[in-house]
Amino acid sequence: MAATMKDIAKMTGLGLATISSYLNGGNVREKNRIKIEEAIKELHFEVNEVARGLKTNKTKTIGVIIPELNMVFCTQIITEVEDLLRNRGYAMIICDCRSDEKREEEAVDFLLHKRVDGLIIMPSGKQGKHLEKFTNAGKPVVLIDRKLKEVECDCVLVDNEGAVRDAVNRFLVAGHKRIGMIAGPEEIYTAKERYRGYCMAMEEAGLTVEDRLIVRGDYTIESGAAAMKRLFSQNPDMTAVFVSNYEMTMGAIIEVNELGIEIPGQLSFIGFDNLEFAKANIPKLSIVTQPTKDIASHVFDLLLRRLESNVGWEKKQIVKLNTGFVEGKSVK
Amino acid sequence: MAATMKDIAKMTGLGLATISSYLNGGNVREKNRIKIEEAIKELHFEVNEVARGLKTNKTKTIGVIIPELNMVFCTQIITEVEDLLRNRGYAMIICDCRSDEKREEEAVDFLLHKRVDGLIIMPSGKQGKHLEKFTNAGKPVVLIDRKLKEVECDCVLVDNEGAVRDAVNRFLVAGHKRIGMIAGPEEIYTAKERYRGYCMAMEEAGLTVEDRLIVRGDYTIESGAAAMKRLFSQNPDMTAVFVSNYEMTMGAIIEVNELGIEIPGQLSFIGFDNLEFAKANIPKLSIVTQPTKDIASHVFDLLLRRLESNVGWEKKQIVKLNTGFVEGKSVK
DNA sequence: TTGAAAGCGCTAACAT
DNA sequence: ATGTTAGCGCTTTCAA
Repeated sequence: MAATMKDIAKMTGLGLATISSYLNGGNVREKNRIKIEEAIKELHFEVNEVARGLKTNKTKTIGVIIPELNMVFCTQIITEVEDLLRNRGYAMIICDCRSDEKREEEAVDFLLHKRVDGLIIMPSGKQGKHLEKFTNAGKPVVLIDRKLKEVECDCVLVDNEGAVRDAVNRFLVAGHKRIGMIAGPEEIYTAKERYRGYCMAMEEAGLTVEDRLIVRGDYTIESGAAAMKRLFSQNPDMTAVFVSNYEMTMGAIIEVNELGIEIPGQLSFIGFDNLEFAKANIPKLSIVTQPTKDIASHVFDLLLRRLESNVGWEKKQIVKLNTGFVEGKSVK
Repeated sequence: MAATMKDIAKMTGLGLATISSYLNGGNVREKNRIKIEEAIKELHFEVNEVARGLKTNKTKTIGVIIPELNMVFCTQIITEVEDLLRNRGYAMIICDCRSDEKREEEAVDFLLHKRVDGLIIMPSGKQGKHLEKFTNAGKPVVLIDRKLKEVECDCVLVDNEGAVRDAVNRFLVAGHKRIGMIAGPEEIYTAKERYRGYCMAMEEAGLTVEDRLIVRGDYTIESGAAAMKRLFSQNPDMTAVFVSNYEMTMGAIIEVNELGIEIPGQLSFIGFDNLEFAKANIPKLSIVTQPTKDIASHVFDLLLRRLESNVGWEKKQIVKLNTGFVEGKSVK
């Protein structure tokens, strides 16, 4: 059986409060400090976080809800966040909600039930009503990547609009006019922003945005392939295509491969995320990249601030980060 | 403030024990059952798992330690396991140890400290001594993918040897003789097995295994690229290469791209894992695939069995699953 | 079947 | 600075 504070108290002849005080960084007489430390070592004592949690109403555990653990963008962020949190003694409970709003709600309830201290979420739907259960309980929520209108909480975004506007501009500068786009689901924040970036670039160049050149996928590989197929067949005159997330980029490339399209001779191509994949392709793909490490560290900072400083009342913050661009050989 | 059992007791006029009994599936008089259920609904009562955990010494939480959250093979398994666990009310705390043995040990201590009920681990080192802390505490451990000698616990593996033997055989049947291999780190179980598979196939064909045809990587993309480079430069006569995990497959392809090698004309190629990547490549790659879903469900079954049936004493089980093979156009 | 009461291991208020 | 004590919300004897 594991040793408890009581055992330490008995062994040192001190009171419980002294031990507790020692454990929580309080002042203890030098002599006693040594005695306590010896006892702790001898008995292999370790604070029982469960008992402490019952008393303090804190579990030192953070819930994380993401659309898919299988999306590279998600795991890249999660890995970093996990590292940061664990260094601070926080455990991370992950819930993969398979891009499903209903599952997302279930996850929220589950995490609330597990009494996590805070929530990090990349929302799957456009609705954020269920997140109020957290904020109402006084527990901080940090949104990643996707903003939600109704919810007032900290949030870390990237400049999606600017990223795509810039990418499409590169096509325009290279002389392209009929530029296709594989966009994401209408209801998702990033998809809306990226679509807007496309429109801005086109309009600034004096071109009209044509519906036939836009096909929506749902951010999965399969949908990327399907979108590429459709785009290609309904636009024989299209000379360039922009794909707006990694999974669909991969899907589009699979389809390009399937159709025997030659990049960039026949079609210029700009994708999204995952530098490695871009490099593995022949020819190397030009892509928009996202600062996943930066995102993670901002998420962590925002969350910890709410958790460990007294800033619950402070105005919610929105952090917006810049994307990058890596030039390949896929644009002519 | 959240309602407690006491509130329910007060509201219904019943004793605490009755409420507890009801909550834990005990027998309660019909009349009282209804009263309790009404009170629960009215007060939005929810059991406090932390308090329950203190009493029962169970947290309904499972620790998961993996080498890299960024390895597709890992996340594919984790996603499934998470789903299964959560359906059963278990939370999953993930620790990414960056393929580092030291970090792995820290993670073990961390999870023990968090008092998880069990552990799922894909070990990064060859040593498993630190896992005894778990088994000694009577907490079940399930190993994924990599066996450890000193540790006695359930484990789910795939037939690595057979998989590679079969893959190399395909090269042999196609007439190849000088077949390169990008192997994994010597100390890792799967790497050893896969290497052995290579050797078996070669020897069965009456060929000798030549050192110059084997280069080891560490299962990362970069090491895959470096290994490919070395393999190619030191073996001008090599006609085929087998790569033994996904990340190195991607790395090797990046380098193939860099060097301008033509597959399969100049070099035949068989990779590992990630069907999507294999399909996105030109030409489509032939690959060995692993049954990640099956692995996950076996892991779950083994763990839950130890957790919820009284089988702590039962002999440890080893499950070995078969791999698959998907034919592409990368072998000539 | 139900109730009363003890206690899981800790923190925090209060007293010394 | 340290000890005493009362809970945190639950489960679990033991009696009734």
